[in-house]
Amino acid sequence: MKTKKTKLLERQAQMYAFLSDYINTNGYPPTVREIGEALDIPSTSLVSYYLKGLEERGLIDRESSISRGIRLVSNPYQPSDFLTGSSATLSIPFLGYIVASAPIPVEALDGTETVEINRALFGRDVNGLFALQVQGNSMIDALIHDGDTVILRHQDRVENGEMAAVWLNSNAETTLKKVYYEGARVRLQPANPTMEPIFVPANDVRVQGKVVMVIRQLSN
Amino acid sequence: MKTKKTKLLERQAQMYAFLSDYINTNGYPPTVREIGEALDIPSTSLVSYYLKGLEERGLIDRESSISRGIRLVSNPYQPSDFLTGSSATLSIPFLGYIVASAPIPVEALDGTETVEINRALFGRDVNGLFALQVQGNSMIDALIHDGDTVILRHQDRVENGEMAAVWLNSNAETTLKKVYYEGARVRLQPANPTMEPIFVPANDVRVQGKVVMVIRQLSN
DNA sequence: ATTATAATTGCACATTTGTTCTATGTCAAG
DNA sequence: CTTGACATAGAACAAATGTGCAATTATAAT
Repeated sequence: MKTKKTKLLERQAQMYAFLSDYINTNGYPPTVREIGEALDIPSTSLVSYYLKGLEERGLIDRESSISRGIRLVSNPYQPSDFLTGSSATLSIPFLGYIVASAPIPVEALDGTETVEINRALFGRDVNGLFALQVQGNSMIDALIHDGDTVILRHQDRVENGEMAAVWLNSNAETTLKKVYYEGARVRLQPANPTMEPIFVPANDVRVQGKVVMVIRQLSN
Repeated sequence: MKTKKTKLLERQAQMYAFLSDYINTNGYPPTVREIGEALDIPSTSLVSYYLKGLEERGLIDRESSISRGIRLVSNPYQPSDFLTGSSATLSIPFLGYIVASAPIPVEALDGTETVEINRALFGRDVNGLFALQVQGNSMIDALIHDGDTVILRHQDRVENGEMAAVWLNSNAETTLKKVYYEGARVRLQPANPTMEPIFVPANDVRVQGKVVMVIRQLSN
């Protein structure tokens, strides 16, 4: 069993390395057949099999039925190197305010307001990002101050330990906490290590987005 | 003659901008058909025609017969400048780490490391800025977390109520606090409104810089 | 008005390419 | 040794996709 698993993971790692390399060299991703040829995998379906594994592990994103539709999620090589000059700046839609007493808004107030951030500050995956400004000091246990700007990625599930904006049904409030799934319950841990976690039933929390960045601007 | 040429060039520029944008968003280049749809070009051969033009002008590279085989060559026009307006990027020198137990360093470790931030995020005065990364949780009362990046402006005096990095002689430590001059003494107020201020003699504090921005990057 | 050139259309065609399905091989655990 | 999950092959198929070409229209120069 160990041999099998490691073999698979090794193959996947090899494949991921090849993907990075190919994309960096060519500027576009390879086809399944090209991957197969490079790694001596004679069957396209086996390549698909591995790709599916990589996708499940969250290392790549794919668009189905799209040729060369592979995107690296966390790319150590920074493919934007050869995209020099092309939008070094990200325009992240500003959706309004986040307050404890209401769920986060789902769409932009007027659609035009954005927050401009350097793309270099983000990873490869810049989809689903949006920005909110914190109103009030209710998120102080997340080390977040009145007026801070929080940048989130829209997703309804996060990995253990990641900071997320969660809506608590029974409390009817939005809060920013580190989320740990512990069976039927969820542990919500304040970012401030001196503060105690709270525990809520798993079906009581709705993750509204993952916190990717916090920006505090003071008087300049 | 003029009309024709500019029309063509305009279309090509438009196409180049779309290519940049698409690649940045998706991680792989578009197909000729996708380009056509995006730019309202109803015929694939016309898209090809434009692409050939872009290639001849050296703006893109293509692999023939390869789907999505478009690669951007370095862009002389910097289209992002047009798209995002004055999106010049500030390179702020990264001076190292700020810890409670030492004064902030005065010059860069190696001179090369910088933090790239959008100029738009700052006020008009962008002189004397430098960046430090916070080590440890000793600044938690300033709502600053281990690993946060703090951007400061080098100055040895601040206005009442501004947040500053101050060195306390008697305590031999650096701390981030809001500073209020109250005659012969100075009140140092934590950013966290639930916490109590401390009072020190005016000649005991040395302002090392004003805090202009705090950036917290989480897993992206 | 004429004409040459640029721009455009529409379509057919040949590949390229992702997916699926069935059959077969492998290996560790019981 | 048998079993069941994992791993692999191979081929066939449908869809995606680049290319070529003949015909048509627009534009600017003569």
